[in-house]
Amino acid sequence: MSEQNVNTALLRGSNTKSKILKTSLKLFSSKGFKATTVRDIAGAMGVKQSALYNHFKNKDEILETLVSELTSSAIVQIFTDKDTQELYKQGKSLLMSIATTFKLISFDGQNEALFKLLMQEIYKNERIREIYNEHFYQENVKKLSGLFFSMMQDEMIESGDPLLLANEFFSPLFFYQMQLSLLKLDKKSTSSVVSMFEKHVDLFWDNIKIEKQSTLF
Amino acid sequence: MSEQNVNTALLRGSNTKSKILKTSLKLFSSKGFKATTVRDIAGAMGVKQSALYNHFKNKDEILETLVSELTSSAIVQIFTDKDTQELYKQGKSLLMSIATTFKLISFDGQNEALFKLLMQEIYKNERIREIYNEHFYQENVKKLSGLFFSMMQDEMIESGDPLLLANEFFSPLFFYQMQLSLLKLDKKSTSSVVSMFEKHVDLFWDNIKIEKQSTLF
DNA sequence: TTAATATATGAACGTTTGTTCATATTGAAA
DNA sequence: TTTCAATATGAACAAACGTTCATATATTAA
Repeated sequence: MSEQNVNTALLRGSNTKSKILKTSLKLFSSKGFKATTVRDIAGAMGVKQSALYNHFKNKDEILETLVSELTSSAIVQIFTDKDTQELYKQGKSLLMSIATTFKLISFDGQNEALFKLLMQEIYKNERIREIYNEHFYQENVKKLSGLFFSMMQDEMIESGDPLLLANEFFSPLFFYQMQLSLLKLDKKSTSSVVSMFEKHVDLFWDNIKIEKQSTLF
Repeated sequence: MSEQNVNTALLRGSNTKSKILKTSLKLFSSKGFKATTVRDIAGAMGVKQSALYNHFKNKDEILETLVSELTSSAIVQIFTDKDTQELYKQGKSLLMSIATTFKLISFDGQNEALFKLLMQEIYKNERIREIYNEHFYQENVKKLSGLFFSMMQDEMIESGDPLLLANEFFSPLFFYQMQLSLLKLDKKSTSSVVSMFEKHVDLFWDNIKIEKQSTLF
């Protein structure tokens, strides 16, 4: 009994709380944090502004909570579902699956909003910068470096600077993701950019791979 | 006489006007447009807020003027000083000079501020998005495509999709430029990113160039 | 049921904001 | 010097803002 009650209470309670977060994320990511008013948020969920203060101390705390969610979002967890050790043996198909993960972020509403929030507030919010840098950039580039290093040792790809390769693989994906989110804003066609994710992997792999059989000569 | 008077009058008049623009750009690029108040701008130049309204209709007009400057800024004019026709024959050194131009943007205060302003407002301001897309992205990628196409015909580089190459050359440069501006915000060391511009060109050229003399076999 | 708790409301608050305007000051032209 | 246009000032404004709080309502526990 008490268990169930606690659960329903939690569910009911956190429903409005999560609704605030959901609505705020939508508004913050399209108008920016500063330009979004507490009245905007309350209005969008059909509630009076004062109601929000039963769930959050103030407007900043809403943003802080959303930013905390960033750490556990798909944006930051590109490698999470993957075992890092023997992963490199998949070669190109692994790179392709990473690129696809990147691409899909732009097509999930929640993640797209988080990405836009990140892009808009990264110059103003030191915490966002820290999460972006450590969890999104550094961590992924480090793991990519490890993959490329293993591939080099296994003579799957040409030897070289793994960290450079990681950056060169990562940066176009990031750029195409940003391009996607910008095109969607103006409701322009995204097809040309969407195809770039795969083309990037194709070209990248062709440039680094070591051919198994020697040709002609 | 009258000429000189007009000049001095213009200089004096536009001195305060350009001082407003200069101060506003500095503040907009660090706090964002919305978070910067008219009092902030006036205070930073040692003047009362009402004085600004002799030079600009309102706060938005200040931003609009700055945005207009974007079109003629170095950010957008990477190819301007270069003749596009016979340019491709320079090969790698041309790519290197483009990369250097990119890099130097981050080390010029005015251009760095414009870049930060662009990044912060691009999701909110449709005009900025348009300038970014048409003048910064599309125009540069189109010119790069032309270069790579010519290089392919001249058998300097492997044949392939010129537009893909252009995007793959452009996107890391953009990304590294963004990384630079973020690192500078937190006064972190930029040396590792600074070296990426050249490494990118080296690797990129190695991957596409056609060797003049055939080796060994 | 009753008591206790959580959540929503309406009204109000003190600030901050962008902007206006009558007036004062300045600098150039005559 | 006087005249006139350009610019700066101080004060004020209405609107928008984040936040508070006493009160009302709804939900859960006993």
